[in-house]
Amino acid sequence: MAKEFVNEITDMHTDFAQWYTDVVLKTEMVDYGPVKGTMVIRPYGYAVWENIQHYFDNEFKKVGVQNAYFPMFIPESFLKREAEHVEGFAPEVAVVTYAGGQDLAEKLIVRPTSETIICEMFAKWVKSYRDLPLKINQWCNVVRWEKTTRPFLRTSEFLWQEGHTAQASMQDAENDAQTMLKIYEKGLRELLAIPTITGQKTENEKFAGAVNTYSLEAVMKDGKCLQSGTTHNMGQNFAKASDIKFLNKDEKLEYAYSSSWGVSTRLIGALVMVHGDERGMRMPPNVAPIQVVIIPIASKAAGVIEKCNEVAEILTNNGFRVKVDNSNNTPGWKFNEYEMKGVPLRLEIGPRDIENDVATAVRRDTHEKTQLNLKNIENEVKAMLNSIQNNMFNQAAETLKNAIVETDDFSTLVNEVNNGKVALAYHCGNSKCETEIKDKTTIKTRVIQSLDDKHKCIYCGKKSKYRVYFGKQY
RNA sequence: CGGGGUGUAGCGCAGUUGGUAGCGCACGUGAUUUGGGAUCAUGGGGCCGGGGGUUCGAGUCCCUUCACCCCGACCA
Repeated sequence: MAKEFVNEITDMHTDFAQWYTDVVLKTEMVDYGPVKGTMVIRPYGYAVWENIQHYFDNEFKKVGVQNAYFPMFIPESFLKREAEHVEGFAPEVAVVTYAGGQDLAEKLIVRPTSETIICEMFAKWVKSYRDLPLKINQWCNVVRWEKTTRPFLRTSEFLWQEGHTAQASMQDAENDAQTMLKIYEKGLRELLAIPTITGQKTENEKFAGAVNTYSLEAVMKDGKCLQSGTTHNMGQNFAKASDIKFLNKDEKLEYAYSSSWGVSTRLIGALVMVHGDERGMRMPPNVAPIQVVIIPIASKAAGVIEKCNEVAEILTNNGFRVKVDNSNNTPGWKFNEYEMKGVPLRLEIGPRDIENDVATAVRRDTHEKTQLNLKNIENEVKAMLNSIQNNMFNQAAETLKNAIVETDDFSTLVNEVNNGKVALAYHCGNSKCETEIKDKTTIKTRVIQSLDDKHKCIYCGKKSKYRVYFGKQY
């Protein structure tokens, strides 16, 4: 026990950033790619992503979204069609200038997001109000050449889904943005057990080219916010830039209204920083690649392996993701290994258990040890995984609640935010005022909590416009 | 883009006044083990980040370059 292990994880309270890096690498979710800022998503991490994909893909289809795929190369001129858009993305775009053995006549950008190319195609497809709404999603990679990078949180290339809709009215586009926001919020809650601060972005913080941007802000264990999903109502901005016109019911030519929305592999980073602890990762059961790990004890004793496999088969047949670790490592090594990897439930099966027809169960969230009846193992496991999922959400919700500080005093706001809190305060809504706060303190608004004109701005003292969350971000 | 740090075996590191590279873990094989990171035996593994110098001789000294990590700033 006093022995030191090479694979020890950095203490999360001493150095949260290093702890994060240790966890994502040592759980084998990710590795660094050979090109700066790139990551290799390893099977254990990719399995998390597949579970996320599966959940959201299903939800999108329920509201009439269809999957499609658009090219990753976009003519450079497309990006320039929307003034704010190009300003927002140009600095981080990767450009192909040479291909097929020669310089290209028109440079190609590698998509940082696909509004421009998708709207280009929408313009071809939409002629009449009868062609609307158009609801398209694609699962793909995007490239943003960031200067500083961290696995999952910010990488030069990452995986995401981007949904794009075209609608016949501003209200319909707005509804799409809000509907998708609710789907994301539900998914984070039900699948990832992550509670969020959800709402509209301020003018300063909205997406380049959007009319309204909505965001889900998850609060990490160090108090920093992570934008974990966004939805945008683009109004007619992109339709005008890409010439998406349709004949409306009154036989008048009109520009369409569009929306876009996305979540990325960044969610895996959120998962780690919301649920991880000093032993490593804690996977919420609903998204865990392995929900139950079965550890044989004295595996050479008569019947032990057979019993482990039998239990695994029952659980697998009941839809659980199960692994039996019959490797030659000692049980103690395995306990630590799977705790580090965050497997929600461990079953130990040895001669003593078999004698009593039980499995010794240890849950990852509380470390509580109990005996589960093997005769009813599928229901016992089901109940326990549900309990773990709920408990993890409740713990995260409690952390979020405790992270939020309401204040009317600016220096208190700065102190609290610098101390790992998220502050809720009134603001005038003036762009310059908000920028000044950011420049002075590096603290930015996260999302608007509610409209309010009955108070004073925490910074300039003028009449408030809304109550808004302030925080530091990843 | 600023500040800091690190490059030696898969990982973590040591390497003295310059003398031709070592430790722990991991890995292969055999055995004994198994209820919180096992033990013994034995074996394999190195362009000491790259380039250029100084020197009889460079992991070590000098110059240069590249890569990666961390903290800021900026952005998802």
